[in-house]
Amino acid sequence: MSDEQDATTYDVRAVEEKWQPVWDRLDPFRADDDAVLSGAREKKYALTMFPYPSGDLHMGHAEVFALHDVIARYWRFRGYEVLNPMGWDSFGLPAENAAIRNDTHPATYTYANIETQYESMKRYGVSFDWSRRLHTSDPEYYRWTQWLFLLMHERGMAYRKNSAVNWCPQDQTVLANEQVLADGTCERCGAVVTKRELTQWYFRTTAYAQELYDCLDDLQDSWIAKVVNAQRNWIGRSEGAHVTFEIEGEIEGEIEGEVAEPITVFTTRPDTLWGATFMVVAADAALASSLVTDEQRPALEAYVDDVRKASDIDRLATDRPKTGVFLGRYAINPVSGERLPIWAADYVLADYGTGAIMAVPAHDQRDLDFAKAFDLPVRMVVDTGEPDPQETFVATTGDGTYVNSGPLDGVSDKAAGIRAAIDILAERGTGSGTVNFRLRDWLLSRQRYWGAPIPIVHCEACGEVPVPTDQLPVELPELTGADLRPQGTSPLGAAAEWVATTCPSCGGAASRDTDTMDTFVDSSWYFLRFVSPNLETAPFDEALARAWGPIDLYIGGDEHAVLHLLYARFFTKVLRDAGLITWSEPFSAYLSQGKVINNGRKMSKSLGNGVNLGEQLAEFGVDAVRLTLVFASPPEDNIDWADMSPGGSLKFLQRAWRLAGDVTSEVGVSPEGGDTALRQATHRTVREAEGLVESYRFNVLVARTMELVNATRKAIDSGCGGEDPAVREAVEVVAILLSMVAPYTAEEMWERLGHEPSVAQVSWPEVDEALLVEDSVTAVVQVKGKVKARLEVSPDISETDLEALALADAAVVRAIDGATVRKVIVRTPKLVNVVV
RNA sequence: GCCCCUGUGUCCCAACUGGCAGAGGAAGCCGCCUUAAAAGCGGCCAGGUGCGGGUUCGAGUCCCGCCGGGGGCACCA
Repeated sequence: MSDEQDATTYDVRAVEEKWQPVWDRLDPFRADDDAVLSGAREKKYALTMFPYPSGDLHMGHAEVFALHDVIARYWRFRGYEVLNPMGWDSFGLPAENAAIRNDTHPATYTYANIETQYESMKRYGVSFDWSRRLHTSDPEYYRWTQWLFLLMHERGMAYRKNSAVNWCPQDQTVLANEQVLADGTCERCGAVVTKRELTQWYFRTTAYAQELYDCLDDLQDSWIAKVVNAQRNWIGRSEGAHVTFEIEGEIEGEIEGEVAEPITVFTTRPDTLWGATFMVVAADAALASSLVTDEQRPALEAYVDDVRKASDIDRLATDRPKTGVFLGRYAINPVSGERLPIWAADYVLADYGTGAIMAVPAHDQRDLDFAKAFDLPVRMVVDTGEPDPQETFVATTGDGTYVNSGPLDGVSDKAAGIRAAIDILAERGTGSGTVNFRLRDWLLSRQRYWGAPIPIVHCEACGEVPVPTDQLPVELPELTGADLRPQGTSPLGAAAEWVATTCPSCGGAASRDTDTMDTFVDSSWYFLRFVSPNLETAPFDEALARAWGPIDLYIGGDEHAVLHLLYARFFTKVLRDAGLITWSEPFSAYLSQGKVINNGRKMSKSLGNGVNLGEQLAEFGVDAVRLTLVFASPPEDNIDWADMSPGGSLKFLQRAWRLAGDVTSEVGVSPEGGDTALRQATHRTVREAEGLVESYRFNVLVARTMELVNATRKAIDSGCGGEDPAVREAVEVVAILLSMVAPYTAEEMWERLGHEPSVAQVSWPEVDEALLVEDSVTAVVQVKGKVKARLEVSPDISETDLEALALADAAVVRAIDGATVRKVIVRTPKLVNVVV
């Protein structure tokens, strides 16, 4: 370490080691429940997505923690009681795969990594309240995950059904819709996802589709726009109507004379009902096989076989030719009485809407393509002025005048047409306006080991029986290595002794459910557990949840824009309806951090462009890395590490630190009477910093701090000098501002300034409003929008005075050049624009 | 195809409710300090805001249309 006397730099490593124990001793970030319960202090809840413990922390963690810490420390400075907890999302596949590879238990890998990450986080100096640490894989935690599952079950929000589900052949488990990427691959491992017919557990997310959608309006301004947009698209609200069609003739089957159930379709264009020329049902839905005539059945079965063979990748190609098969049966158009042939095809999806559509080929391109392929009639019912789709094979979807549409004929506006059609359907009892959602229920069961077991017992006599809550947790059986190898069924099934149990209801022999829960269940409520992480009687303390919640700022990655955020919102609404919490949205504000990339590319092993966090920390120190990440760009933008200069950050920190050594006035000296210009700069910076932190413009906060450092340097070297009390005031403000980004340097400065640790415990500098008032400002005088003069004027100059002053200015007179002044715009005290 | 965000000096980025385009940093160049280098200190350099219209006394900012980049949804009826 450099000699303190003439030091121009400090030893980064030594400083990091020096402050760690001091902070541990002072523990300045422990959240005080009583302070918020009693109302003694206002609360703020700062939360950052907790990590999965895979190896050590990486650049992405470093970024999000650095950003998060600015707001958390700021709130503390402002006198809030801050809840700033951290934990681990510690169930999940990587640990299981590592256990199989190394013939160990997943817990070994998991808890070892947690310790590594914990040590790294401590060193990284984030203001977490470590007394609230939790791990979702602890039985004490997943006991309550299971409890919440049972609450869902009790409320009808958890149920089992058989259907075609997403199957990852790599991970050998089912996946939720949200875990399948747009290209049909597994979100986790990248394998091409296939379909399997399985009985699985679901959470009824669709029950809250409307509310999940509507509440996005309230989040519009406090959540980052792209995430709100992504959720809107995912929920996929669309307005339209249900229309019911009678089916002609008897059903061929075991019961003689059985009449087919009418078919209901969902359509967004009930106004085009008169243009329907056929119907299509999803080929793989039960509806198709119940409707098909004996004569056509072999054709349907052959077709369905073909469809099943087609991979998801093929299905995703939207320009694929239309295929299908006639079912031999007809539906009756409820408004025209027309007979419509019913077809089965794979372009209609079994699990959207009702799995059946009315086809209006003239005004829907997909239907038109199908009509063309099978030579079905096309009838235009909306004259949009475009060429007839029957000739062009281009469907027209715009506004127009209705034709061939009975009572709608002559109506010339789409909205009116839709309203009228819905009225007609409602009157006849054959349809009604409705809203349909794209959102599906959340498939939550997984055929893997390292997750929370589903607390259900299957009994021959009693069926699905919930495990009584006093028997929770249902702990995982001890399985290791090869026992965990995925084989398409749950590894838990192999633990015969564990599976065999007695029925809680009848006491007879029964077996445990062998699936575990999706790890997104664990993370859907962890923010609630943090309010009372050690509570043994409930998942969380209701009074504390009311006091601390909801989260005031949540920061995380875009990859969870739909998945985790949607699930957590769903849980919150269910818990509210169950009376356990009082708020409806868990995250009042949401900010997503960009990615840290390198040389324009995502960091990856295969590209060989990874930047190792540990190496960066070793080379530049924690503070410089944090500063670099915060200063780089607005939080939500990507950071290209190749464009960054951690060395420059370190240089700045040393520069700031050096200021502290140049302060020669005594601790506690009054800044009154100190250099006014520097004092004004200091107080302006503080005021501006408040707005910048509160609007999450942390990069600008750093820039302003740099300016203050520059101004102070100048004051010391060529201004008022280091003994001026204004210099002390400025440097103390620098230390406080800097402590939100570079806590070690700030602490070191604070000590050098003669203070007791810790700078984290002081309060925010009070702004002297009088110092914000400027004695004179520069008013710009424009003639025809071009700057012609600058005037030094009093900030409270009147409009007439300023105008007079401006018009009297020689340069302005010259610019006007005798022309007629048509108008003078005066914006006191900064601008005058003379229009000639 | 539909929806959302975004485009400012060589690079990363500032610019409050429309009001002097430039704060901060990086890179580069030039000095001072030094036996020298590093560090430090001081200074210099640069674009008219993707393109085209419009509104306005005045547009980086608002509106319309393109182009580029990023993201979400997608045979979703």
